[in-house]
Amino acid sequence: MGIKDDAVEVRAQGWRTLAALHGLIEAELERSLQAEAQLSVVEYTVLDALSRQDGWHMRMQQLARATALSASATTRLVNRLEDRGLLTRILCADDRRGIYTELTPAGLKLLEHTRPVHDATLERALAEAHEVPELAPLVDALPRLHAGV
Amino acid sequence: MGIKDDAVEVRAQGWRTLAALHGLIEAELERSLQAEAQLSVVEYTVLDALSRQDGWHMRMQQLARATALSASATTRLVNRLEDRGLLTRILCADDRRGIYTELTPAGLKLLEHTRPVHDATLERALAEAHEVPELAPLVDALPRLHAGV
DNA sequence: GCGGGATAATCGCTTGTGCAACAATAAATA
DNA sequence: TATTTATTGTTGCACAAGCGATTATCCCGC
Repeated sequence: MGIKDDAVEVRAQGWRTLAALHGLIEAELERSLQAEAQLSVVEYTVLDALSRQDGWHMRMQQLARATALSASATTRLVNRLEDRGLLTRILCADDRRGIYTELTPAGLKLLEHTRPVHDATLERALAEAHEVPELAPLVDALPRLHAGV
Repeated sequence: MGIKDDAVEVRAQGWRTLAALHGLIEAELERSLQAEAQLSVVEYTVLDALSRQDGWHMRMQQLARATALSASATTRLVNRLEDRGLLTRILCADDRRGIYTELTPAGLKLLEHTRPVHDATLERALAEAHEVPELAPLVDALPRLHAGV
């Protein structure tokens, strides 16, 4: 095997590690958020993304990108959260195709109540992952990505 | 904000980056594998995991862990692949609750035909991700995890 | 050996997802 | 201005996922 084959294998292994860590964290967050606030991970992601926007409004397509979800899934996701009163749709005046989504006070309140649970679960999941030899290096590398922030 | 709050935020941002990169890669692999071999990413993962086992056999539960899937989803996933003749179930003699899954020649052949496409797509997806400033550091960190292999 | 608890895998049911087709609006072109 | 083309978001449909209940088997203590 030459250098090229090694690179391929290293990439594949990196991807498997990434997928494994992602799966582990997501599963724990799923359980935790479900138990605490009847929120799925994507639902929490939407609320969180909205809260970190100036004025708390985003278009559907931005939301789709932020969640790595399809357009149709995003539509229904927003429907669910709107039905629960956690966000509202706002028609965009300048581009009448576009729709802004905005966090309601109830949505913001639920988010702020849930965030500590989310963060604690994330910390615990990372600690667990660190116990797995295969995952430890990636867990260690993660905080170094944004250490300066 | 104190040191503790910073750590929380760094973890959260690391997780968002991880999730974003995972979503991007998975989406590209999904398209590519679907077009090339009518395989989903998890299906490919199963075939690949089986091929890297001694004697190419694994129990359902190992498979569930390897794919980060539930037990029931694993059952149906194996059903689909078995129906397509890509793997077979083998009753375990010593523990009659257990079931081994083994790659068939057809499954191995399909895998070996698909693997180059998979690897090329992975390389391309990582290159694309590297163009995104937010993701580049993680992309760079990945190959260093198993550089010595 | 025998009952009680744990473990492996499967099945019914509900829910969320992607794809493709669609409707409405904006932008480009003639 | 009129007509085409692109973009934005929603809907119908089929499929895969998780949860909980169920069945079969193993293992431990008596």
